[in-house]
Order: sequence, then C-alpha cells, then structure tokens
Amino acid sequence: MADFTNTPIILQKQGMDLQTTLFCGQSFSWRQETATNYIGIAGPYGVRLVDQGLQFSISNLSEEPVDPEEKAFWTHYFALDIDYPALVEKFCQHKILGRCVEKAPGIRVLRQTFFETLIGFIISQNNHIPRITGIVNRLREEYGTLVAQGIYTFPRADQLACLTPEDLAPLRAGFRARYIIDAAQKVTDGTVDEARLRGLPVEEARKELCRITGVGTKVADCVLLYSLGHNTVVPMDVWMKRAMTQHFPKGMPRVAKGNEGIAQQFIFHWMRQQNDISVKDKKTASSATKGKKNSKT
DNA sequence: ACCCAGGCGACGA
DNA sequence: TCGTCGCATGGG
Repeated sequence: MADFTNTPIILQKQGMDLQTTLFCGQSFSWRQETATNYIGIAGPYGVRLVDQGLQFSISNLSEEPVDPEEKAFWTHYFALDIDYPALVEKFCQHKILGRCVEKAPGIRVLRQTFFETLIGFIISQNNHIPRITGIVNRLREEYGTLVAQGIYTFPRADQLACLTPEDLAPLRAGFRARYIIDAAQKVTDGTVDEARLRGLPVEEARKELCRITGVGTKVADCVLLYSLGHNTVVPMDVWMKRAMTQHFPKGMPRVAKGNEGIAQQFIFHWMRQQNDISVKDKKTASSATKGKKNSKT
C-alpha cells in the first residue's frame, strides 16, 4: 500500500553543514527558506530540507507517494557513506589545509545528477555564481517539469537537443547558449554517455567529456568530481590556481591523497571567504577616507 | 561606471 | 604546444 502520508526521510548529518554545502558553489539548485529550511531539487525529487541539529529531514514538495528509492538517492547525494569526520581530521594534519578546513569543516562534496551538473558547469564558465543560479533557474522554468510551486525538474538532454541559440536567448546565457545545445545533442545521440563514462578511468572520461564544445578541462573536472564521484579530481579555476601558487606551492598536501577534490572544496571556499573579507575591509577603508575628507571640508 | 567572473575556442607564433 | 584575445552578460 502506497504511503500517502509522506513521512519525511530522516538522515544523520554526521557533521555536515547544510548551509555551506548547498551554497559553496557546487550546486545551483537550492535556496534557503528560513534559518533551518532549504528548498531544492535533484533529479525528480523536489524537497524541503529541515536542519534538526544532529539530523535533517527531507520532505517531498509534491503530493506523490514516497518513492522507496528516495532515501538511498539522498544518502548518495549527500555522500553520507563517506566518513567525513575522519577525513577532516586527516586534512587537519597539514597546517594550511587544516586552516581551510577549520573555517567550514561541515562542507561535503555532493554527488549530483549528471546532466544538470554538466550544464550547470558549462554555464559557470567566465560567470558569477549568483548569475549561474539565475540562468539555471530560467532553464528549469522554461524547459523543465513543474513538481511543486516554483520548483521544476532540470530538462532532459533530448528536450534541449532540438533548440537553437535563438530559442535560448531569454536565458541570457550569452555565448554559452550554443555550448548548452551541443552538450544536449551529444548526450542525446550517445556521443557522451553517462553509463559509459562511469566505467572509464578518469583520464579517459575527461577526454570524452571534452568532446563537447564548451567543455574543457575545468568543466569536465567539475562533472567528474561533483557528479561522477571522482574525489581525486581538482577543478582548477581562477581561485584554485591562486590558492595553489600562494598557499600550496608544493602541490596538494600528502594528507589529501586520494581525496584531492574534497580538499579542493575546502580550499576553494576558504579562498573566496578570504576575498570577501578583504573586499569588505577595502570598502570600510575607503568609506573611512571619504569620511575624513568630508569632515575636513 | 567599471571590473571581472568556478573558461573555452580560435588563432598566430 | 604554448600565450593571447574575444566572448555576452550583469552582480557587486
């Protein structure tokens, strides 16, 4: 008998910080509703997360009966099978990496679904995170399926494969529009096949992903890390390049061996946070200067 | 108003 | 195989 009461799924957080994990630039599918509530969607599941301290609940936003596979889906999505507390402790053996981790030890590298990760990071190139989220939202609203108030699935590849860049103009994705379409076409016609990628060594999977116009090493690596579970892969964006030259001239610390991509997420977040602080300091300094000038005149 | 963003493709040396 | 440039757009 189907469960129409929609009892929430309860998962143990195991030290995860939902807020930082959902908004540290790896996913563009969540929004914060209250201090403890988040609304988002992954695959077919549009849900509300409620932070309850040591655990969190996952409630479907749709009226559909609970899918028996959903608990396993979210356990995989939040990577709750990985012993993060042990990993974090290991990372902390390295002085600088430890400093990055201590700022946000609850960050988790998610395992998101393939096509939305691919398109999300194609859109991410030469773009700001808030704007990426906006474009992804418009893509969902225009071509996805409504599952609840304001919540849409990510369109399937075959739904986008037949479009033209002109069709996508309302997204305001700029030069990335044709990249989105090429990715959709190559996924639809099997040139890039998720199941096959999953069976390939990372180097070969990366090469396959790069067959898509608009997918280079960085975007491919984001797909390998954030969707295909290759935790050794380090996407090298401007922030990480800066971090490596400034703070890790000898490369990724040995304590991150086998988990370099996860270490990357802590470093990436730390770098951006440092930047936010310095930008704020500059503003404070310049407004103080202005204040002085004004007080003199 | 201006700088630049989780890069990539095209092009020339 | 390198370095350089243009790209669409708008958030901060």
